[in-house]
Order: sequence, then structure tokens, then C-alpha cells
Amino acid sequence: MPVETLIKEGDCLDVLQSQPSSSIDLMITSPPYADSRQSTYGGIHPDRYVEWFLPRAEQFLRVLKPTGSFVLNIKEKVVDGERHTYVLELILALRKQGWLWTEEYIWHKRNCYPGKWPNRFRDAWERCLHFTKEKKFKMNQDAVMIPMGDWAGSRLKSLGKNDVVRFDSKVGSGFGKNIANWVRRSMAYPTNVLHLATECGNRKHSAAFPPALPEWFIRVFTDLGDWILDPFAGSGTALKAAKGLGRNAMGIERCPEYCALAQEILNDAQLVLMQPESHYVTAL
Amino acid sequence: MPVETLIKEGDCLDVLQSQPSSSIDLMITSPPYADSRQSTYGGIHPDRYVEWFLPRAEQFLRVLKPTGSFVLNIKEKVVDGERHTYVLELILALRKQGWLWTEEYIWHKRNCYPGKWPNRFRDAWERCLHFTKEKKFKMNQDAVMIPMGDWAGSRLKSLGKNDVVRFDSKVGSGFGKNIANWVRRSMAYPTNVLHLATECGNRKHSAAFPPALPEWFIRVFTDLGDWILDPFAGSGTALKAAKGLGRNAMGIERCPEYCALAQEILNDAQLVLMQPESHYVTAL
DNA sequence: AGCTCTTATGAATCATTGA
DNA sequence: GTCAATGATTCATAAGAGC
Repeated sequence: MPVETLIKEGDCLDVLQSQPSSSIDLMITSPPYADSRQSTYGGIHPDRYVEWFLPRAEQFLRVLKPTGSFVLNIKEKVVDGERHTYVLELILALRKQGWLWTEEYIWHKRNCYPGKWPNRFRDAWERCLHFTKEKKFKMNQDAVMIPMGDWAGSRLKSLGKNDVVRFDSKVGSGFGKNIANWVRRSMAYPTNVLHLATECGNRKHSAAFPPALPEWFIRVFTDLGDWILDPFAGSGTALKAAKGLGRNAMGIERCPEYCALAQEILNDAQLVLMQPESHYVTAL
Repeated sequence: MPVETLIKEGDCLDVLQSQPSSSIDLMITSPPYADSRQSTYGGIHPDRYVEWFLPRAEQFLRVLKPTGSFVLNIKEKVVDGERHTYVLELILALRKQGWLWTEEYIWHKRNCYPGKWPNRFRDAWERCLHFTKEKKFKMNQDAVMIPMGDWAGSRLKSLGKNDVVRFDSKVGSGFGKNIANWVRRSMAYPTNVLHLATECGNRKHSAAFPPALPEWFIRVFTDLGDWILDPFAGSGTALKAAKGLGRNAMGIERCPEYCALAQEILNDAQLVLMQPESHYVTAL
């Protein structure tokens, strides 16, 4: 099943003008954080973050299908000793724009940056805000079930590589029935807390989320062949995840160097279904 | 070292009028959750939650010492398919009132309530909002260091009861020096994500937070002999934790039955320093 | 004592029913 | 219609029984 994977250079505010309405199934992105990467991204000042974001979000709202989802990975910076409020204000503003703030997932960063400050512990989590257009939206909960408890955990660990592949291929066409029976009994639905390690592999683009993050949301909120959009594509992590999972994807990125980097990464991307997966979510 | 533990019946808005200014080192509380059902006792409608909370927070601000902390355990409800925004609005309103929104800790509930819904996973986290009056405030980071990695974890498990007691007594007066050396090398500072199980024990009061939650913040933000206030004391979990850690505590509770229950629980409270602790924080 | 197995239940949420 | 009450769903713990 061939999928398209496009990268477009430019500001998503401009690029999306030519995108048809209601054409995207899932938007997932980690936008430029306020002021944090001034040198590379031309960071946005925290006090003006909402007004910068809103016109772009208006385009997002237009191109997203009614049953689609918008997942925004973001975390407020510390400014002057305090957590800045621009993320809170953004949520309120997006609701006024017509979005539904359906859920807030927590990405728990298992291996967060080391460091010590006198009045603060290490920051080990980020928000994954889930917005929708309608109360009813596409959601495939079975696609992200996790091993249940210790008993099942130890059983799963004893599985061979082939079993893992067949287990993983569940999302795709078929699912071995013999294994399905006891897997079903030993699997549980996840919660709204995701335990993922940060990946430090990508040196050229520092801010990207780990592939497991978009993978998880892509599995939950889209089917094979759906369209995924990352309006701040960066090095293309979400695009690669989409391609690997058999979804079409479009990325928009302002910086030409990141565009080139993303294109390069995408050329290496394979369908992950054919490989033992990266254990994107583990039971605690 | 004798400590005082008081319980006062009434609305904290009234009771605190007679409390001296700048007399409290730490406020930690889990306020009544917003509830759209009118029939439930004490339920505040989400749309009026902020206006209900603000005058009480004004008293909190007055009685708290300049170096003190205010920890607010709260989570927004789902209303009409959406996360309600009253918590976000409360944060913004508290900042206008003069509070600094210093940090947001995540309480990850390892054993959250079961259930399955078509558009939502189980809710496994709550906010612990940390407000202060000044940028510099009291913080004892060493008091909550955690075992680091598997090596230290397995070493700790092999310790006998006496070792555990001495290890635990670190927060108190003394700390065995022989064990201290290698413990120090194997301990790490925690992050702003707390992994605590909810407690199933308390049947009379539907168990706000588990004792480990206030314990953790009490260790971080207060010293022995400090004063702790819980303006919505419920069954007195925070008070008991404070007493057990050698801190003075005052609780305010509107419901007479909870007051009686809290008094009963406090009579059983011992200095936890003398007992093997409940492993309030585990490394992931 | 330890270990396995069973059972109860907890600040939940949604769809449905009835007033 | 809107609002309140009920049933169904479901998993990580603790506690207790049995060996």
C-alpha cells in the first residue's frame, strides 16, 4: 500500500491557504516553543505567543475533518522564576475559536535532562493537548492496548520475534487468531499518561519529540491510508512515524535546512509493521 | 518534640479571619472538586468555581509566610465531553491576586479508576499546582531524594528493617553515617512527576490524596516544627502526615462528621520516623 | 512465613431512562 | 427540552483465604 509523504517549505499560515477544507484526519505537532530557540527558529515571545498561534490554528480548524483530532505537544517555559501562562491562555483562546478541549495527555519523560536548581526539580513532563471539532471523533483504542500487570508482562517477554511482529501487525490487515485470544485477555487499555523516553539521537534538530509519541497518537486517532499533517514539521519525526504506519502525511516547515533534513530522514523510513516495534509504551 | 495538631470546624473563609498574617509555612490541600450536580454535598458548580475559590485564596495569601508555599491538588472534570476550564481560569485568577505560579507537579496515579469510554482513556493524573509569594522560598530538596537505578533499588530491597528505619530517619535528627555514604552516592533528586498509588483503605471519606502526597511536599517545603495548614481538611490526611513528620498542623473542615473522623485518625497518628515508611515515592 | 489465587472497591465517565 | 438518577464498563491495589 503506497503512501504519500510530502514536505512543503514555508510558514504554515501561508502554505495551508491552498489546502482543501476538511482534508486532514490528524494534526500532530510540536510547535516552536516560546522564545526557546531564538537562534534557529526565530522564537516567539511568550507574551505574543497566543496572537501568533491563533491565525494558524484557524487554518488548522478549517483543514481538519469533522471527525479529526489535533494533538498539540507543548510545555510552558519558566520565565522570571514562574511558569508562564501562555499555554493556559492558548487553550482558552482555542476554545473561543471553536475547538473542543477534549483531553490533556501527559507525556512523562522517563529520562529528562539532568540538572539541579535551588527552587525547582527537573522537569519531566509535557502536555499533549487533544483538541477536536466534534464530541464524536475517530478513536481506535484497541490499537494501543498494553500488557496488563506482571503476569501478562512476563508472558509477553517470553514471546519470540515472530510473535511480536504478528502482534504488531494487528493494526494492519490481519491478526493471528490463536495468539489473539490470550493477548486480548492479557491486554489493558492505556491511560492518559504516556511513559516515553526522550530520544537524544537527532543532533541537527534538538527539539523533536521521540518517534513513539506521534506513533501512539497516529495509531489511536487514524486508520491506514488517512492523512496526517504536521504544520511545524521540524526534522520530520511525525512524518516518518506516519509513513512507517502506512498513513499519508504532509509536513510544513519554514526552515529550508530542516526541510532537507526531513526529506533525508524520510528516504530511510520503512514500514515499521515489518519490524519488531520500539515498545513505544510500556506498562509502569 | 511535641507538636500541635488542631482541627477547626467551619468554612475556612470564616475561620481564617482570626488567623495571624504570615503564620503558616505550607498550605497543602485538595479542595472540594467542582460538581455540576447540585444535590451532592458541598459541590461547587464548575462555572462558579473561581469566584467561590478566590476570597478564600485571599486569606491563604495573607496567612502564608513570605517564604511559604501553597500546594493545590486539583483536576478539572469532564463536562459535556470536554475538559472544563475552571482550573486554568483559577491559575490565571490566582496570579492576578498576587500569587506566583511557580511550578506544576504531576501526580501520576498508578492505580486509577477503571472504565472504558468510546472517546477517552482512563484518567491517571492530577495537578499539584505550586504557588508561592516570593521567588525565593523554602525548599529542602535533599529530603526527598530517591534511589537511583536498578542497582541501588535492589541493594535497598536487601536491607533489613533496622536499616530502613535508620535510612528513613534521615529527615529527622540523625542519619547513620555508614549507610549514608553509599546511599548518598546512589540517590538522585526527583522530578516534578510523582508516582503514587491511590489508597483504597478509607471507606468513610472517599480518600482525597494518599498520605504519601502531602508527606512528600511537607518534606520538601517545611522543616521540623513548621506550621502546616489544610483549609479543606476532609478526613485529615495532610494533618496526620504533618504530625507524623514532626510538624505542627491546623486543619479546617466544614463538615462535622469529617472533623470527628479526622480527630479520630489523628489520635492514632504516630511519628512515622519510628516506623518503616510507606515508600512514598518509587523510582520508575 | 511465603506464595498463589480470589474478591472487593475506588474524588470516573458515558449512554440511557424517567421525571 | 433539561436535569437527575441508574447501569455498564473495567483495572491496579489491598486484604484475606487456602496451601
